[in-house]
Amino acid sequence: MNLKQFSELLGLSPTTVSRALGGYPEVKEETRRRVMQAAAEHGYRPNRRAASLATGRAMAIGHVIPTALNHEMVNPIFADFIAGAGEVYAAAGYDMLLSVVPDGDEERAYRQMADAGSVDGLIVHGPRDDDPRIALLQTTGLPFVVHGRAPVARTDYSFVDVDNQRAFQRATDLLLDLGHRRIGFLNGLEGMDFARRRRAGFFAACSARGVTPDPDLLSSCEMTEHQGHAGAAEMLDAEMPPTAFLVSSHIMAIGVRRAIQERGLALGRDISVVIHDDMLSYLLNGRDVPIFTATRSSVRAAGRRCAELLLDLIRGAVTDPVQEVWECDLVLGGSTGPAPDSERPR
Amino acid sequence: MNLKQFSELLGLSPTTVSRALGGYPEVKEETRRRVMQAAAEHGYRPNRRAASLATGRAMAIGHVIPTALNHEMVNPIFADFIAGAGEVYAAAGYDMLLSVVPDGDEERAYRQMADAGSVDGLIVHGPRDDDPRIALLQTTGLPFVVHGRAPVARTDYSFVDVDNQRAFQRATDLLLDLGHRRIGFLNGLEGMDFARRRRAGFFAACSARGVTPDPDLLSSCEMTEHQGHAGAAEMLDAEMPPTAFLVSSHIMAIGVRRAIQERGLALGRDISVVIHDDMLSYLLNGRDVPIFTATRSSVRAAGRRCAELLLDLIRGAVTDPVQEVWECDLVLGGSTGPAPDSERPR
DNA sequence: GCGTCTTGTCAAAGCGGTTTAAAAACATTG
DNA sequence: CAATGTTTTTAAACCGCTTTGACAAGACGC
Repeated sequence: MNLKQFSELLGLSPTTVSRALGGYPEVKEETRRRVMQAAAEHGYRPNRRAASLATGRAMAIGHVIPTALNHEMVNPIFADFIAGAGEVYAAAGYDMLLSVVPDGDEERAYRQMADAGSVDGLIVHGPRDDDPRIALLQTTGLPFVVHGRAPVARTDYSFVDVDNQRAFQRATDLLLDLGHRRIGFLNGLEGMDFARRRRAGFFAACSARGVTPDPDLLSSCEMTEHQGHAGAAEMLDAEMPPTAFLVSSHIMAIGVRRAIQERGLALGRDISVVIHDDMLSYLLNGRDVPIFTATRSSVRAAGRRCAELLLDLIRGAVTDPVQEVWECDLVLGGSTGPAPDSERPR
Repeated sequence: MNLKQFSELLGLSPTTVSRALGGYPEVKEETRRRVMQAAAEHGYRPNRRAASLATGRAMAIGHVIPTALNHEMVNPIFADFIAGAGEVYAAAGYDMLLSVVPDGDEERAYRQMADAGSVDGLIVHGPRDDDPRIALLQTTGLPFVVHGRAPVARTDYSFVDVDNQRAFQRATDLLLDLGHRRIGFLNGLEGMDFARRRRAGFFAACSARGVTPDPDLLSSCEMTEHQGHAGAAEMLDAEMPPTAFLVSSHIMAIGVRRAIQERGLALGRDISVVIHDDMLSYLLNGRDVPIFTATRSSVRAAGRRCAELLLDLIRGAVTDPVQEVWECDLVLGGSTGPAPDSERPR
């Protein structure tokens, strides 16, 4: 059923019907009610493509989801991020257009969405060192919001990020306070901006205490359970094993715990672990007392906020770039304790 | 840049340019080359909305992702399913339209996509008992494919599902063979079709051996780590604890393992566990030897297949409904062993 | 009763493509 | 060289909606 047929059915002109449904004031209340009711009854809904062609607004937001190069991994945080963003889009009548592309091939996907005019705005996920996407999008003029940020401080784009450096600095401080000196750091992939910042936080905390991190205790890899296990196992089996781990993701930490327990060690007593917790819906870090001591920030909330910001940008409600850096909570759980077999400072 | 401007630039009519780009035979090879090259140079790409208005094809597929009612959980398998489907769409030039809606509110989302003509086809996720969506979609005439299936056997729609009943029957058989008689079953939410079938498989295996399942050892809940832990903990702390668990998801099993280890029990010796493994990319169940004994089927492959099937349906390459039931692998891992303290049969 | 203002409705012109039907250009044949 | 056939290009209609500007109908003041 199209507008013409529907309006004939009502004995009104297409114009009036369109306006009635669009909520314009030029139409009598009674007419509007009549139209609304008939639309509900007959299941009439303006054709989305035609409407957006006429208005010039696509009423859709693009997300480009990279799948990691080698292992075809999909970052599990996307599900929650997208759920958060999706709530906001739905409330505002926007659609979400998803494009799943091999890692590194995102540029083409962005350009395509931009050139074909299929979206009104874009979200950039997982910015990397020297990421070309931000510059690219700036040339298109399409509004966008970055989840995370580029390494170089620039003020000409909007982003929502957590303060990764500070979070990991505090986490490291906590472990140092507990007397740990050999800390294994299982970070995300080299080249990801968040991984760089977390690493910087770790090093800053160490050097503030005069502790030199052992390069053998640093590892960067994809944040899977498998990699967490492999990384922790290798470090634990080394000659000088760590007494604590700093782990960049909850999923990874599950592998770390597995490695610890395989070796008959006790989490939180023999080995301490601090994780970063994105608060994924299916992986609640304990309901009352957290299982893992963690730096914590909801990725779902970040999704919501990115979406809000982007819609503001599109509506022109905001013109200057907005840059938000969220502080993480540092929550204490059962996975941390004083370093064993070590003279504690003092 | 629109078609008119672009064709003027080339000194050709819009028709010729459109045809050259569309790959129609009515245009000289040389002309086509010239057009193609100019398009690449100037970044011209036909406006998606206009093209699909003219052709009547939306060139997009709709997915409706429910977030579970209470906990706002997003099923983690979606990320992988969508990655699989996304590959196929991308290769065929289709977009993916995602709609995240509260559980139970999906009907409206489907109807909206159908009425507004924003998609050419739909994927139905997570069918439930007495799910109204299938009937609804049949009235719209829009092609769709169900991931999973409805409880009632009908031949008038397409689906891709794993043989949940058989998989869980075999898994139960294995545990029974190992001498386990008290098996705790942590299943997905009551009302989900897959949970019903898995339950049926469990009961079938039990009754074939004359074993009566203890109702206290049956639990249905959302498949989170937390629920897996809570469910297992409760059963393990009961007067008559189980010697084995059958667990409907890997994530859940991680909570189960935590509960087992908290109690000083050894996985695979004191307590056996069989899981269903969707082969999520970030949760590989062991690289060589599986950690968990599991019924296994790739949800990503299912995503790919559903997408292929749907595109075939849309293209008219297939007219009759296609119904695929995939057999699961039953892979042996380190989480199962003979039942302790029990006279084994024979 | 007539001109002026609102108010509610309508006809028609886009939006940016695709596609049908017709024209122009070129090649082939008697 | 005219007649015919074939290839290439084009003009124009259409897809379904929004929206501008015009128009009729009723309300109001004088």
